[in-house]
Amino acid sequence: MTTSTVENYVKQLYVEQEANPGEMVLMGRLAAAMEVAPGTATSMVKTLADAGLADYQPRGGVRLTSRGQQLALHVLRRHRLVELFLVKILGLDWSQVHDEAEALEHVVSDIVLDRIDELLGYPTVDPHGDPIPTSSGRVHDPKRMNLASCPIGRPQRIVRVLDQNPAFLQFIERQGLMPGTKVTVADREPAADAVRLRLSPKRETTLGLAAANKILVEATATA
Amino acid sequence: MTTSTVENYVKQLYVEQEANPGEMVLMGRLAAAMEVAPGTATSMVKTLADAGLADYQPRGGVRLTSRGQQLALHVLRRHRLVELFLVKILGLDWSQVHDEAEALEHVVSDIVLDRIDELLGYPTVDPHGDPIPTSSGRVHDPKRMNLASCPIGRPQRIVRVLDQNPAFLQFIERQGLMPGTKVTVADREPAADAVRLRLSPKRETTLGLAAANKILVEATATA
DNA sequence: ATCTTCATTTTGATTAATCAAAATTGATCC
DNA sequence: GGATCAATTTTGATTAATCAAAATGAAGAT
Repeated sequence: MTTSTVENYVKQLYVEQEANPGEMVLMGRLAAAMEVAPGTATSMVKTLADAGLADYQPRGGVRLTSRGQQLALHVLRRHRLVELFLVKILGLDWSQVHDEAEALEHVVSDIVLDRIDELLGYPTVDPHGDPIPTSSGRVHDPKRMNLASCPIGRPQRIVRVLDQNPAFLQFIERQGLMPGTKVTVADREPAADAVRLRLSPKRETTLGLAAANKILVEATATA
Repeated sequence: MTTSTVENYVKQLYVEQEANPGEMVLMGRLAAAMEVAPGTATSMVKTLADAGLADYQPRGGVRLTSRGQQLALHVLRRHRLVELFLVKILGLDWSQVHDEAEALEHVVSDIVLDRIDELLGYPTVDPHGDPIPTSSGRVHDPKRMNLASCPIGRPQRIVRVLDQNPAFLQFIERQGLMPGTKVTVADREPAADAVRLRLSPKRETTLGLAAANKILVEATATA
């Protein structure tokens, strides 16, 4: 039996590994991310290792095994399908579904998940633009530019927002920068921590660099 | 914080009290119902008592306090709304939703539950005909006859099935005896453990007494 | 080569839920 | 008034997850 706690650690490890590909995840990082004492992380990681979900090198860090990775992807699939379901079918706000899904992801059965998947038309991304792994554990996750790095003056479409914080998401929504929106970077002033965006001929807005970094875009046909 | 386990004990106590109104629930009964060792029931009941959810008389039994009753009703509300949701919106079979709901009932938030309630049009009964308590913890649960006790030869409508066992529910479904169906008891032969039912002028079927007892009905206008 | 520092690991406790098995209590039965 | 029996409670352990605080170790600093 894999507990909710194990699922959460595995999921977090996956996220940390994505952020720093190839590197081992250090206990300090993991403990901070999970908001537990360092010793707790150490002992849970040993549990994961015993369960064949992770490789652990004392004082060297952890890395998911491929079984661990598969489990992480299944949890992420549940999480993201549930999020989309909460927005599309139940009409919840995209800024609040992350926390709801955090609880539901450990409890929805495969049958329920399949029904949700079907009802939503086999979607590939959740409301934040995060990719939904397939049931066999594959993810399509293309490299993307963000509003702090994409070319200036070329039309882009926002495809993903890399932050689940409700306050941040609400801010993004107020700025009209949700996934799907078309924007063009008018200019950047790194010294002033500012990125000026044009949403339409009449509408523009400014973002800090940290925020701009979290908003991923895709170049669109210059229409 | 009230744990899933506490919610389950409280819910079970509520069910036991419904079955035997006025009486205290004995530890043996509770332990059997929860499928735990007797000592476990004793110690959990003390926990409930400390939390103000139950009154406990050593060697005398337990009874829910009104706070315990309120909690039980909230859990039942979650359970039954979720069941109906799984059938109506996700298209699951009524015979399998009980077990799914058993897990989900501890995890759906008030916001999600309100959305489900609204989406379903504020229903009053779940797929088995069990009444759904209101969010303020009221239940409308009229006394009912069953197929083993209702008058013979008078048309009835099936309104509730008192058993969550998937195999039993599938059997009921195969017999065409789901809630909403109209039936007339043709006759009963207690000695043969048989209740003969007429579903339509051409369709009839036979049921054992134990099964007949679990199917609640309401007299319909003789149409 | 030793010292210092800081991350990590260990150790010892704690909480919730559980079990097995021993102790207790009430009630019933000569 | 015991003796007996069944239900209940107690006791002592166990597992998962956690923390605080003490011990350890590896790396750089002198």
